[in-house]
Amino acid sequence: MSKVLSKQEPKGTSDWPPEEFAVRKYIFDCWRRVCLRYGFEEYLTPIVESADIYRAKSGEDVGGKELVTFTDLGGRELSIRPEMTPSVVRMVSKIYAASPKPLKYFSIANFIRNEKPQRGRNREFWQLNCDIFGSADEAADLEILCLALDLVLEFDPPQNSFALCINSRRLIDGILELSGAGKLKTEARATVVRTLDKWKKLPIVAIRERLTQAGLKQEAIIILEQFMVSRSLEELVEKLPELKNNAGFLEINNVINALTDLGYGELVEFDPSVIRGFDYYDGLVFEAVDKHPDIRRSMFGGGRYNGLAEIFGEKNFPAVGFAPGDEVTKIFLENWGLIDTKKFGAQAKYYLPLLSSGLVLETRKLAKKLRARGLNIFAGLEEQKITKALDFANKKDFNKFIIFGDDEYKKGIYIIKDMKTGQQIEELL
RNA sequence: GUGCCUAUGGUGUAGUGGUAACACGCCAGGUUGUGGUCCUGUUAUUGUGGGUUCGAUUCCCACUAGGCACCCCA
Repeated sequence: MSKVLSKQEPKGTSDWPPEEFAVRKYIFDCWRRVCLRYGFEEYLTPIVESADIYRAKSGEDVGGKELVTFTDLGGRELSIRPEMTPSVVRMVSKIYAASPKPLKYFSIANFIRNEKPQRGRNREFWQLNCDIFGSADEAADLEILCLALDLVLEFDPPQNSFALCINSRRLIDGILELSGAGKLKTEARATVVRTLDKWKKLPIVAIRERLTQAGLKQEAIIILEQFMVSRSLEELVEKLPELKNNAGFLEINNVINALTDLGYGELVEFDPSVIRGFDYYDGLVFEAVDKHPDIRRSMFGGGRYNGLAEIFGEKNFPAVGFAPGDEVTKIFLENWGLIDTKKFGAQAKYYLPLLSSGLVLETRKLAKKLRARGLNIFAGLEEQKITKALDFANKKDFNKFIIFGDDEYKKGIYIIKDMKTGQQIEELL
């Protein structure tokens, strides 16, 4: 015998047999429905790209050691996409000049990152990417935030199960200036930003140590701390009134007021610790947080990235977007008991068993006729006693059962039986 | 890259230094055209390799695989 192969999926990937696929399909369907409702248009890009486009901006990990690359027949180095943003920006760069603005685009696609898999994270994952190109207006930020909120609300989450935490890179810049950290060299400044990003994860002592190492004085650190512990914009201006005319501050203020007017007030909050790891963000940044007490994890995040198109040699164009992933969304749904199989398959499923071996062809003909009416017909392949057939129909959750055996054939009829009520209706062949 | 945990039929779990038990599932039958119940039968040399031992599924080591946390991120 030849070597027995493993039936295990490659590490970090998952099979989705029908039962599991139904959950993903439910998530994808909700995503697609809400995006279309917002007038967003669906697009897709190739699963591979030149490796360079990730090395340029995706950072050390995503664009480096986590990148899965290979060489094509022409010796070009290609990567399986680890994220959508470079691809969509590349695509939009080609069509931007000739397109009516703004562009509102979304896609649902899979990605590969060579990571160590764990809960909520796989090497292969799917995510929804939503972006608006061509508007630097606050209205675009607002639209993206509403979309992000409605995408979560579409799953009917209970009150207080999630929140959208909002911040602005321009406010971060403001506080860096105020504290004097803005004068640091680019590298030290980046260290400061990265340290602030870790605010909730690291103990305060470690934070202070890192900031000191980056070259900050005691007074500067105190200012940063005052900023980071602010729980609301009101609290922030009270402590640091110098920020009240900062562009980022005003931007957050406007956006939160607008969202409150729109009825999302309970769901949004200012959070100074939301910074986001990607360097290309340069305005609004936000993060949706699962508020489940056991988890309290970030579900997805996004923000404004007006400066990214330059890597394709284009004039920059304004862009704002975000991307929720399938796994984290599924975990959110599980946490709050929102996975209801009743929501999944709406269309009635019919089982048409082969009750007599003499009716192979006739049964196919009947199936063809019913399918032409748009019915969902699972036709039996081998002769089955009616008892067995009913048993099968029960196990597979069919809604309707079609009785078509020798007796019916002779009479020129077939019978549709409702599996729930047991009611039977005769119909002419 | 770092740390920790786990490995027994298809699935989920017991158990023991003397060749494995239970539940569910699957398939077949009881039941030769009307189901979801019930009953019976079938379904495993305990991840791989080595060591200790008269004897290992059990104890030890290595490997492999999987999971969890950190890092990073979705």
